[in-house]
Amino acid sequence: MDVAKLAGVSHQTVSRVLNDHPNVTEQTRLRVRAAIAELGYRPNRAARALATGKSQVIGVVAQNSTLYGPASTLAALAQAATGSGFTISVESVRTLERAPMHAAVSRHLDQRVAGLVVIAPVDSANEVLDQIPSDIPLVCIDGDPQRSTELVTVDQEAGGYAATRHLLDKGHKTVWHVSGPEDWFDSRGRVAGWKRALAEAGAEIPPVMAADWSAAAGYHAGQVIARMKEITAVFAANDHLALGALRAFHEHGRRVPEDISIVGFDDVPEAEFYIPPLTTVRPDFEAVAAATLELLHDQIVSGTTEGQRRVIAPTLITRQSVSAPRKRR
Amino acid sequence: MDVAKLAGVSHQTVSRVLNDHPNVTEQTRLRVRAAIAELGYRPNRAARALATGKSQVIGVVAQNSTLYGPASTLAALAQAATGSGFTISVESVRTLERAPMHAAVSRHLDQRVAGLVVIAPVDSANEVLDQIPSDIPLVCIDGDPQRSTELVTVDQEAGGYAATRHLLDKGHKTVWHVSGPEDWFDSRGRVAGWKRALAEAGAEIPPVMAADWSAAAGYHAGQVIARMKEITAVFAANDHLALGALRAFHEHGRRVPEDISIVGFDDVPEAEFYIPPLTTVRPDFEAVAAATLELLHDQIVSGTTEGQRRVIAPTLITRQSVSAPRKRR
DNA sequence: GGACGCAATGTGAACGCTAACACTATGGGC
DNA sequence: GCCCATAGTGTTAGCGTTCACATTGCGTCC
Repeated sequence: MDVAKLAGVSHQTVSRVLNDHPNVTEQTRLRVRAAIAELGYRPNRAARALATGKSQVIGVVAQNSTLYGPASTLAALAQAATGSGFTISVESVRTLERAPMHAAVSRHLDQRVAGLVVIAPVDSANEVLDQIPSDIPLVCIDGDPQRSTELVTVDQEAGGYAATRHLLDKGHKTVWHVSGPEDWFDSRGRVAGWKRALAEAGAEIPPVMAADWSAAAGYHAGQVIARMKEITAVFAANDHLALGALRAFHEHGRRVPEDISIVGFDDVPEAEFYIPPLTTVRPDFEAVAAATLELLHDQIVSGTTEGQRRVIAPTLITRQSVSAPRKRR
Repeated sequence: MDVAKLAGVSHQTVSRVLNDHPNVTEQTRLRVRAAIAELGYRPNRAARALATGKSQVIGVVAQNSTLYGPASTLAALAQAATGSGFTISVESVRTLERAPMHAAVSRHLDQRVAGLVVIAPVDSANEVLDQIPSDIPLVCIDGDPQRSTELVTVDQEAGGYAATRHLLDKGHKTVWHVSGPEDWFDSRGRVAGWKRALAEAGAEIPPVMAADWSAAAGYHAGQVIARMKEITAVFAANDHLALGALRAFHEHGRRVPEDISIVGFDDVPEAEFYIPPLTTVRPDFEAVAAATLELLHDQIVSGTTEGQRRVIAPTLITRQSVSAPRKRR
């Protein structure tokens, strides 16, 4: 109202200028802009949200974790949002079970968020997606590739394939795999890629060594592997598992890469400084975030769900933890 | 209105029930609760924010980074907020310079956040604090210890002291330090603690080896240190620096801890699986987050700034990267 | 027994914005 | 010269809450 008075127009005209409506003379537009600047006026988002029923906020549901993948995704999302005029509101859940996930989604809906991003890397988290009203723009990150929801994900399968293929190409007879938790889609995708590469090459498919994402699990798996002298190549489902394995190998006197080669996944910033520098697969989290926001934006603008999905290809980063196997005897 | 009609009361009474006002009969309270449940009514936060001028949202300004410290703080904050009925809204800045920080703060104020948390680990970020209107609850994390703002921080100085003292206690003549960036308060605090421990013990104070937080920088510093055979103990300003140094030592054939001892800072989850397992200082990010929210909550409730500060003591975690120095000759 | 205080509830307005419609010029077609 | 379409602007109402004040009913005190 103050701005309107100063500019000598009605409040509605001010609103039109604010929202870039077409039917405003350039002259009045400038007058209003000047008044806005003079008064240092800033629109009240809450009032706008009340009037329109939508805010400029994107709700994110993510697990509270310092796992590199999820944390990086979240950071990239926040950065991308800032650029696009949206604000990220995070509801953090302690576990990915249905109840807490559902509660987090509800809290977001109470805030009348413009859109929702759910990072749902496991089955239980994925199920809540069904319960979300379909009139709200929704994008799922790292969800079930089988689902029809709008989905953005790193191409885990391609990553697993590339890692395994790289080892096979170096001449290894087969490749063992230390996997992430079985209920993670990420794990399963990486396993699938690994299997495909082995099958394609006609290599023997060893049993999967199931672990979680921790260095401790990698260490334990590494101790087992170190004792099996016939193993010359390992694909670890992430860098921290690889780190743990690296230490186990070290303690057992198995040199990397001379005696055994290993490839990780994630390319954490310090992977280059493991002993030895780790060959790994680098997902592009910025691309994931950008694609997510783009899909969300399309839905917000068009108001429709298009069932689109984006799969972001990762890159193999070769360093010194891989070499050709030694000729035996 | 619907709830009020169903319960046979006025909308205002519904509001009172929602806000736990004292002057409502237990009987009406139950009736309203029942109506709420039956209709599946959920309050509209935007309307509430408009009416009260405050939302239940806490704005966080943080740098977009995957550095372990800031990322962990953010995660802990999100978790703590969820428990206390607040929502965390994150504005991510690419750099900690004044302009972007200021813009991020402004965006938060537009949203009428109930309180503001600024993670301001460097000078430039700290300066924007002065420009924030004093009527909004504000807590600064990792800010300038000299300032009077409400501040929560890890006791960097104590951590640096503990790390250094631990090495001296083992019998090392002195301790070298690979520090973080000079403009970070964290770095300066750790340096100060290191110096105090040395001074107290009457040990020689070597020049600070300035680096950033990266493993690469640690590696470079490590190469220099490895060549100086008289160095037997190093305190690295974080675990990733230590990791880089560890590799440099390895490449130069300097064994850890036999030839040289090293202590890190942060206790990243995988530090236990470095080669060798790293002795380090563990900050308590959950405690930081909890203290931050508590301070913020006090301000929101009381409406006053009390100039309080909380300094969270870190813990020394001893592992195998430290031992007594070898007797020379 | 009447005045008073307080607990419980209701009423109307306000928060700052946008949606929907109403109005006023202006210009073009016949 | 009249009508109509349209661009530009104004007016009114409503979004869902809370606030400030008004009202009612009941118990207490002298």
